[in-house]
Amino acid sequence: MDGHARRIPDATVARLPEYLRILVELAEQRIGTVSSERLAELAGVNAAKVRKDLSYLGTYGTRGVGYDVDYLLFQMRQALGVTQDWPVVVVGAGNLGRALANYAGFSDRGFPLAAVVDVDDAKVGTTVGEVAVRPMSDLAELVRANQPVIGVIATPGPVAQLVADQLVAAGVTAILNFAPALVSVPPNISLRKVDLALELQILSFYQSHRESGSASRSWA
Amino acid sequence: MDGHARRIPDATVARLPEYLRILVELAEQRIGTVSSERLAELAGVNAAKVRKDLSYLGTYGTRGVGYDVDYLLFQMRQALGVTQDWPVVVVGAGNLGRALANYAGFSDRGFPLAAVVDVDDAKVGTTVGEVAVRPMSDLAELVRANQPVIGVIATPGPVAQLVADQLVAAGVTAILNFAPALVSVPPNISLRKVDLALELQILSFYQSHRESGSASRSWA
DNA sequence: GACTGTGAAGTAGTTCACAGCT
DNA sequence: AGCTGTGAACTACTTCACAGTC
Repeated sequence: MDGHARRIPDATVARLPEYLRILVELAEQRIGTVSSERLAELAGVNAAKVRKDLSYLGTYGTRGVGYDVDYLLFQMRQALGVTQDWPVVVVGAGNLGRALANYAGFSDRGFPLAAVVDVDDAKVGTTVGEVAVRPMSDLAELVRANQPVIGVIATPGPVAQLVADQLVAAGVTAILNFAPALVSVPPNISLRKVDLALELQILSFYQSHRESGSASRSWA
Repeated sequence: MDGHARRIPDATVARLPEYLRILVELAEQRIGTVSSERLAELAGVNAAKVRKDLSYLGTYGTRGVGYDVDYLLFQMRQALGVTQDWPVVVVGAGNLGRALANYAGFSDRGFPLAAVVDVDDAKVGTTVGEVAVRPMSDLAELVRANQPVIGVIATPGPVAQLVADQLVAAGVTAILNFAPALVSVPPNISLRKVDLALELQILSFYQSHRESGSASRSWA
């Protein structure tokens, strides 16, 4: 609420969840303080980048000492907006949709599965990861009941735009698209894409061109 | 083989698979020629970027006309190294591993599933997406038999580094890591990471901060 | 002495704008 | 006239290096 209103670069935002994951681990190990050097090592980046990234959130370190793990963890959660859970609605109960619905890594990290919906009547009613598959017509109701919701598109590419439109119409403001297709949404709806085959193709490129140096991006 | 030896920026490499997907669609629709403008629209970027990206691959366009779809498609496949299939070995037969193994989008786009391996004897022998789960001890043999192979890590975070080491020892030179953990590999091994929860957290950030403008990165 | 926070310098990526070919 | 290919200008991001604080 009081937060620094400094604009945070996209590149920094993309790294914050990684820092969050590390801070959670450090806190579990009862480590009270961490230096930018150590955080950098754990995140696979350099210390200057860590300090600059964290400085966008505020002045949370102590010179000569480092960062208090619990305090930084709190601030990081605050910055990321993950102080409360964000329920997830998965659209598409095919292989990918069922997998995502079953994937414990979501609920564990604050994104509990609220529902799975599918257009296919044959799939409606079957159970997937603790919940029953519901028809698309229930979407608006499900979103209303769980707001704020993140919509996950796990359908074939050709219907992805249609599904995105329905999600937006139902009141979803954040969408993660796993379908291999371009989806466009109104501004102020947040959208990210994960395309698994695309990642493999990028690997293929670097393998095909690995003569010299920069084949592997050392992060990850 | 003859290819331009111009160094291709990482940002460009990351967009090439998207262009590839679009070119495949255009070719299926029997569209013979495409302009940078049209390609840009389909990829959700601007035309200058498309032209610059394609210019790194070579001079494949015709001024006043545009790009020949089939020819550009051929060159794009060449550049990405996806003229032959790349078999994939999935490590981890949990929810995520099984999902990835079943995901048709892989085989469809030139990454057939070669094998699934797991440490858990209870899972070994069960069938997942056309193949039987094999023990970790078979890894080296499986890799040898299918070279070149892409290794996919679909295990819990804490064992990801161990698995990566085993993949590298087995002769895998490209790894896609789905485990929420930092993995490091020797240089000249290509490594990419996909962390599903991390993507949701990035969405959470932009939702929490959506007052003005750039909440959604319009790509995707 | 140790470590953060940050201007300044350096590097990578994007967009402009137009010359050059068809 | 239409559309590519690309230097040049611009913007974003990273890294350096050091003043400031504990």
